[in-house]
Amino acid sequence: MPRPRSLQPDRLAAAAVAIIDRDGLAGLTMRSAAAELGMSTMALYRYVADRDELELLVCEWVLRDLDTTVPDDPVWTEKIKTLCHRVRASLAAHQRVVPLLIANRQRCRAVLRWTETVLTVLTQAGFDDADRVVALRGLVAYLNGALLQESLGSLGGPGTLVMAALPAADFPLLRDTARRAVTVSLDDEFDGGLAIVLRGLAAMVS
Amino acid sequence: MPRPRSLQPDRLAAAAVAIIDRDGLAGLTMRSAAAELGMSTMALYRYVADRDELELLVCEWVLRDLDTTVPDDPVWTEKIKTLCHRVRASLAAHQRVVPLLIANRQRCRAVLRWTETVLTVLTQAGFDDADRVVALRGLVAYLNGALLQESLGSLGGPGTLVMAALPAADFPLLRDTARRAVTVSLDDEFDGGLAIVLRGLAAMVS
DNA sequence: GCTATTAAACGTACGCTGTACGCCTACGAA
DNA sequence: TTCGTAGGCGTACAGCGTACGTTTAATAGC
Repeated sequence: MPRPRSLQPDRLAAAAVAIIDRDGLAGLTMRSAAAELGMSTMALYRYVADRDELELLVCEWVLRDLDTTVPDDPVWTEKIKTLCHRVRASLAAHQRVVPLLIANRQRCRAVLRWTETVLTVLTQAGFDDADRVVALRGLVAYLNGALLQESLGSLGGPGTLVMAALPAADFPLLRDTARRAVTVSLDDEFDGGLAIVLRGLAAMVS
Repeated sequence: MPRPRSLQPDRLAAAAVAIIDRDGLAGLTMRSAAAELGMSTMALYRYVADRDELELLVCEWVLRDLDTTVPDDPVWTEKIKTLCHRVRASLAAHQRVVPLLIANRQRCRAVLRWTETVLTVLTQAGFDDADRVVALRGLVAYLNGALLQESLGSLGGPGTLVMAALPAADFPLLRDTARRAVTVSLDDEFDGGLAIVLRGLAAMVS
């Protein structure tokens, strides 16, 4: 009998993500989100309790299509690799939400489902008890770190250029490596780092 | 001939860190920092250009005693391990500044010196060209991710407890792993993950 | 001892943020 | 047609970073 809602949470999340993609994380405010939807600021509070909940909505929206079924790759390390690639692919178009995702990693349902699947693969591969804890944490630490680096602009960005311009006397290797780094593609960087972790994981179970 | 400064940047940084340790990152504001020092808010701007520069000062202060000489461990992987332990030890008492450190990783001198040393070790171990780039990025990604996880409260914190309370029907392994996780010490978790990365790195060069 | 000079320190103010609170209004059921 | 419910909106407040102008303290030169 009450007045019907004029907005579904999906549209709210999509608008917030659009702002983040366009203006960065700092550009997202309750006012800017409301303006994007053509509503008044306080109208948003009919849909979210506070800004924190809006950010959670953003996280869920970005990962809404994340496939969390067990991949059918033959080897378990490749299953893990595929799972990581799926996350990275979902975030590719919305890199700036990565910090939000890390902050909300324990509350975001999609992340929990993804983690459950990773644990399924690890368990089938023979990990259990403390080893499984360490394996999961190590993998997630790398994934978070790598995604965050990309989100903050790792290779080829202004940060790398600053390092490339460092005085050769104080930082010869860093300067050299930064110059070399701009020639490494983002995909190669991510896959190379992931391969390191996967090799280390494989050595744990054999 | 002018009026002498009543404050050295060191004291400013120390005060800011004290606030962060006590009240968290959100507790640090220009006003709270000034109050901590018994000065007026605007007086701080004689020492830093803006809040960003204050945060950089915080990063430098936290790592002011970081030893960036090449460790004398016999094996190169142990040198890397020691270098990572040194960073973690410096941050142990000030975990909440980790996000600041990651954001300022390209500008903080201590981080740059540390990275140069890591590259020295990697180079001596035989890494060069793209491999060295990938090795460094992978290691740093893990380190950042692991430190960030600890900073946000990884094991035994409320987040883990939430996961441990998840419905067994939907998240059997996640629930079980979270319950097991509280028995793994922070040191073991960090070292276990680092060992994974180091094994993967060693496989790269042999 | 006095004064002029210089930068430190401070006070005020502005636009921004998240959001508590209260009012108005559109809608569906009766 | 009327009423109850909840959606939508406007106002207001505390707190943020900081631009700008004024005041104050300490010293160099006389």
